[in-house]
Amino acid sequence: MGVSLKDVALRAGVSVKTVSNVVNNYPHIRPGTRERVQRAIDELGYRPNATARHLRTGRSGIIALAVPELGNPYFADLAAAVIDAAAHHGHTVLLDHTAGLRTNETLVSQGFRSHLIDGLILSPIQLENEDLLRRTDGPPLVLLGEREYDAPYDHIAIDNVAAARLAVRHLLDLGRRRIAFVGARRETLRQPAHLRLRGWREEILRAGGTPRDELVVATDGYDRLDGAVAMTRLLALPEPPDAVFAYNDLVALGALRVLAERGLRVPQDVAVVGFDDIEDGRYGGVSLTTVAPDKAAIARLAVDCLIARIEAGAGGAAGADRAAIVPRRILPGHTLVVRESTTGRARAAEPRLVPG
Amino acid sequence: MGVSLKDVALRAGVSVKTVSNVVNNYPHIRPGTRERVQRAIDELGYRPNATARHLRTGRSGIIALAVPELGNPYFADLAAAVIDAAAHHGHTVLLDHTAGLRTNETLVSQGFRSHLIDGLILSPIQLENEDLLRRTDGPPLVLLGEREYDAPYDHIAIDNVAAARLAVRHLLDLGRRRIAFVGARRETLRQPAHLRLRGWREEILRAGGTPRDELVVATDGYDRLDGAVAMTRLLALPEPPDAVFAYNDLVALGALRVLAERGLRVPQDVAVVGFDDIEDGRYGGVSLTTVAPDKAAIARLAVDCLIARIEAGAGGAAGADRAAIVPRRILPGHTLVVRESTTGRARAAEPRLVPG
DNA sequence: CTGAAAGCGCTTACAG
DNA sequence: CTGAAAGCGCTTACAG
Repeated sequence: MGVSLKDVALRAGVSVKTVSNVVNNYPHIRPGTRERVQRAIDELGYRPNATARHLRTGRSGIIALAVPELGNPYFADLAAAVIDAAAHHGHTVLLDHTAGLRTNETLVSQGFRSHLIDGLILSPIQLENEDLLRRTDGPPLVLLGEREYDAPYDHIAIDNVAAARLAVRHLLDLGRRRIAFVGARRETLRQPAHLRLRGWREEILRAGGTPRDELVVATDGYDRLDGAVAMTRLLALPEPPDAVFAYNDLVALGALRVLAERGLRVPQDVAVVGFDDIEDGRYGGVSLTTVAPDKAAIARLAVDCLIARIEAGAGGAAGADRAAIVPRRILPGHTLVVRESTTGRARAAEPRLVPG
Repeated sequence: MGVSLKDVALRAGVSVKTVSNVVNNYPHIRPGTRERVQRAIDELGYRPNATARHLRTGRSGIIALAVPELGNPYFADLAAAVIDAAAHHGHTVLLDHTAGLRTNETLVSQGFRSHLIDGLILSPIQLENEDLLRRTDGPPLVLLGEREYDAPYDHIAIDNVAAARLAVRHLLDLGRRRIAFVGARRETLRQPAHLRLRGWREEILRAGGTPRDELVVATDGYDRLDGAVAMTRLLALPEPPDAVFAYNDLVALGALRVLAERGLRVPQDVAVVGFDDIEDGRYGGVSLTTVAPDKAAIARLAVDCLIARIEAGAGGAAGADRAAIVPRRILPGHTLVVRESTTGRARAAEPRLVPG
């Protein structure tokens, strides 16, 4: 440790500028010079110091991805996709974990660690609009997920209302009439922004039904246990639901577990649809019908947007005026993956995990 | 962006040294001075530039954790625990993803990104001993996981042989006599270091049984699909097993899925034990008996070891001679969590997910 | 095509 | 208790 440009320059008998040129692949270098420098680099085992470069250029080549829960496979998948997409741009990803807490999300968005990163992709849960408006500086920011904000930042998310309606329509088509919605987090229950809940409501109304409040169960979080608790409450109803649309797959899996414990048949007694298409959903005793967001597209679009903002900021005339930013809203696609938890059999495309 | 120590010094009418002292909480500063400086800091919204500090001190306050698969909840849990433990030492964690590939693991261990981090915790899959011996410089390194190496690095892992024997003994105690081992990765099959397989063998021999080769199924990876494929092969045997000990929970869950598809009863027809104690295992149609490593202890010990090495290196007289490092091997604890997949009922301590 | 020099924002002996 | 100055390892106008 400790071989610097200067050491290489000394050995090759050139200036540090020339070594820097070789390292950075500048076009116009005399072949002999390049060769001599390259040999010195190899002999000395020189490797550029990213920190010094960062200090000088103001660019680290690192972007951060802040997600609420790494333990949720959805975010693990998303992280993998973001890492891929960033690699295409020669960027490294720093993974951050907010636990879905407002304080952490605010901290991250305010530019905690901002000297380290060129940009931030944030998937917020509790962050409020005012937290975002209070953000005065910090690197470019791209938002992910269901929450909608009135702030000058790009936002990438599938059309959650449409996706939820797709799921509910599927249940209606199967003849279900008492469809519960499980997983509305308490503090967001009143917000108009709770898009999946809105989709549930709209689709039931469209079909001529009545969205019943007693069939909407608020939860503390979005985890399996929350789904289990909610399902238990639903089964205690005088007239339990014949279908459940869960906020996400983890919640749905918790619900499935309780149904299994009670000896209820899925989907005969209760059909279940999740959201996210995590791998776990394919491997339970009953495989899970779910809404599959196009994660690769989400990741790619988010990274592309962010990189564009970073580069615009660098070349920005008169200092990229934040107020002048026109935020982009992009809607990647989604599909409904039908499996046993609604139809009682695996779909044609994946009849069985293993043939035989 | 752009407020430096110098700006603060100018405003407060002191030297940069004094500002630096205030920022770093040096004890002996005249109260009036500190106050004046603090006010300037607040007014200007100054925040120290971590990159410059890193360049100067050689310490970034960042440690890297490189794991094979973020999608495996075991590693997600472990990552969360490491982040916690590192925070106690005022360190930030950079998460790295190797996909369990030798090239990536070598790259990471060789000090890719080494200028950014103070130390590395690596959980290798395919890394070979020679890859490790070829490591000439790079920051302190702590190894995690089942693979054992003859190289001068600390290694934190539970006693995998003992843990495997515990699992197999449980199956033997239940009267099972044809116990399969599923999940030996092909390329590691011949290695004596495949500790869980060794535990399986030893425990069967101890009980007076015969470890049968046809009951050991190699897999391509350690994922659900691998478990499903392996289980399918086992069921095609003339005499299928009456129990399965899986390399990890994901493999076990894949096996459970195939058993469910075939209409076989768990545990009556086939009992299943996994390894890792991931949350998914508690929520299937049949909850999974599993070996639970003490993840918090693993994380804490790994971080403690690493920080100790980092600080020793910094203060090391005559440059911490790598050959002089005496590697530490530490064995955190583990327990067997008995659930439905072996006993047919949830254990007393967690009878049902939700009472009622 | 290449060199000499300034400077990114810090910390840290060295003085006083 | 505080200041002036060097230097961490780079990149980048500015010359030539």
